Amino acid sequence: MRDVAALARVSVKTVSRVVNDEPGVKPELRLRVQQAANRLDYRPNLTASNLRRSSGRTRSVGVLLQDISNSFSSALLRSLEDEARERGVAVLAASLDEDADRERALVADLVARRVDGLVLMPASDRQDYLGADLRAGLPTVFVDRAPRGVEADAVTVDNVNGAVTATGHLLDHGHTRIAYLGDATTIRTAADRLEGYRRGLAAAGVSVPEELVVTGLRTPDAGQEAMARLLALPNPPTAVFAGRNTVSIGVVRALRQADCQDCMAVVGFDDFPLADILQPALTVIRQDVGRIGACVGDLLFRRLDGDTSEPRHVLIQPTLVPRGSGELPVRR
Amino acid sequence: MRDVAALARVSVKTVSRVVNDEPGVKPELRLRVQQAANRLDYRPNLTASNLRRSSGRTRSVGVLLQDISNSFSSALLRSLEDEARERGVAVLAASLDEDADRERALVADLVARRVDGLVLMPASDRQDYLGADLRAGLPTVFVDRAPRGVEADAVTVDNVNGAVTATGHLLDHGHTRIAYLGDATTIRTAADRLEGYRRGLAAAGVSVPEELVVTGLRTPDAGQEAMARLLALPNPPTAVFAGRNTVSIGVVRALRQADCQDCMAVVGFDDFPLADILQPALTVIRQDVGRIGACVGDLLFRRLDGDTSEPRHVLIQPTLVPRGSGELPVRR
DNA sequence: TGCGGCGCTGACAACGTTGTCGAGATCATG
DNA sequence: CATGATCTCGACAACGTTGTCAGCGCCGCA
Repeated sequence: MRDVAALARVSVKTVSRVVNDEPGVKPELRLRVQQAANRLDYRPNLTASNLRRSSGRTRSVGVLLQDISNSFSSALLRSLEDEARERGVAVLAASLDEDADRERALVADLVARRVDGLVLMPASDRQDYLGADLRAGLPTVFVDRAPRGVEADAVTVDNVNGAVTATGHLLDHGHTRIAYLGDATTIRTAADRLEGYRRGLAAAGVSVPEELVVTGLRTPDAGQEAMARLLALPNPPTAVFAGRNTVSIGVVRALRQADCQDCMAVVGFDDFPLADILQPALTVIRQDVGRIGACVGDLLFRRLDGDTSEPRHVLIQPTLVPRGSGELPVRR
Repeated sequence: MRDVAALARVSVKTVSRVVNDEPGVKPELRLRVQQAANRLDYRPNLTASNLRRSSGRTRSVGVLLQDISNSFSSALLRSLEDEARERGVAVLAASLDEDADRERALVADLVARRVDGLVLMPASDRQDYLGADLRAGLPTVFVDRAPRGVEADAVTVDNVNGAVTATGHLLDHGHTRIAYLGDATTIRTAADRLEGYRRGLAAAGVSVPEELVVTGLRTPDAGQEAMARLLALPNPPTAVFAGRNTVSIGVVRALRQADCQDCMAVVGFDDFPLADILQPALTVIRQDVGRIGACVGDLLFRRLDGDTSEPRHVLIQPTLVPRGSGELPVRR
């Protein structure tokens, strides 16, 4: 900027005025400055600008999700990115992989980078460590999992209810030996889905077949293996409730390998691309990602615009999307 | 920082030394400073730090892909993010949606934010606008599409060859009426795939059935509609080469709707999750995302570490993954 | 002609941090 | 005890930018 000022024979302040399109500069000078800036390939330094500017805003937000390559997370990220771009806000994104230490480290990094806001799908049990930053006014929206130990905006899905619906749907089609395959119960959403499964069975007076409950599954491979083991039981289930999209995929693979797609009813939690063109098409409990993303963006940017009202908690009801796999009858 | 210094009764410089773990501070003072920092919830300001630091590094990189929610882009982003995190580098991500203006605007923004490096899947025809920044030493790696008008590192896939392979595979199974469904030919990769399709047919002495060539398809819906139209022709194709993953999905949907999965051979460009459990499983030309990501990361971080050698261009050969849909015989 | 006001410009300080350098204290050595 | 080396610490400037304010010239008006 100094060089530009020198070349245009003006002060740095005038250059600043020109690059920021501020009024009060003679057209002739403005032109001279622009030409000088062009000649020198001048590039404004936003970080310095942010430092000096009164607002202290960096026009950037941090988004911490579990796994950016998962279809749910990437759709969410995309939806936030679109809202951010409209407002000229950049998005810093990272994956947590259910690692609480990584979560703390990344949050600290984002805070040090002075992001204007934070979207967090927490991996940690409690987020007390965020207390000071929240009190200091860091706009933060929790997504998919509610905050614990601190108060903040949140957009979550009614996992218990969704799982009750899924289980009830299978019960309605005559199944009683219903397996549950899901992630580790240390993860709140997974625990809630398992809870919903238990409640659904209990409501129908069916006792939980504990040998058909498998947790700790994260990847398609783990889901596939678990499903294969269930198929090999002397008295296998007639239906499966898969607790998350990656597990559903593993289940479908295992059934296909055993040539058993039509002998086992399946309902999955989480919709995903192509679930509708599997054969049979997969019945799922859908969390409307678009709506979740819109809610999160809305809450976040409202805070950025200065809203300091009480933290809000939006609970989104997932919906059953019957496609075929969940409507299969009991077969032996 | 001033406040911490005051509370600990030391100079700001000493606080700086403590928070940066620099040697030469008495343990007693160090402790006092740490306690003061804790009491005041002090958070270092990385942007100010970057500004002052000699290196001028922001420890951040920009990643501009076409659509972060597409499985190919999100897998790529994830792989880059992992490499970046290992090095304590943050990732700024955004989607271009084939919009050249947006590309220029976002690049300008990232440059203003002083990212240390850039990964770009360009939407624009030429990237001359990047010349000044490249000359100024901005490490930049092009991915999926080679740079035009400037010289820079690039990791691309041999699209022509992949398409020749796909077409040849269908020819080998007896097909001659092979349709091509792909994206707009203004997109280089799409043009290359169409070119490969033409060459594959020519090599076998088969003339191109122009009425079966459809371009300008971007979404699954567009692909589905185009496929449906082809099915309604008096003399429909017996095989389809789908030029990208979203189009493949549309094609499969249309075939399924017409209950024609087994009467039409399909090869898709791009692998995607679940392609293997469709029925029939989808034969694809696979671009190894993991390898692409690793190459890009390798090139980028080597530049960040000071490598100033000539720009390198890595050409990755895609591979045919036969799964069933591409091996179907001619049926009428 | 004098004066207030407005349009334009630049000097200066400040944002939060770190590199440089020098001052004082402490220590080992002869 | 003197000397020099080392260790610890702080004052100051600087990174690239913008907010503040003052100054200059010019215009219109009484």
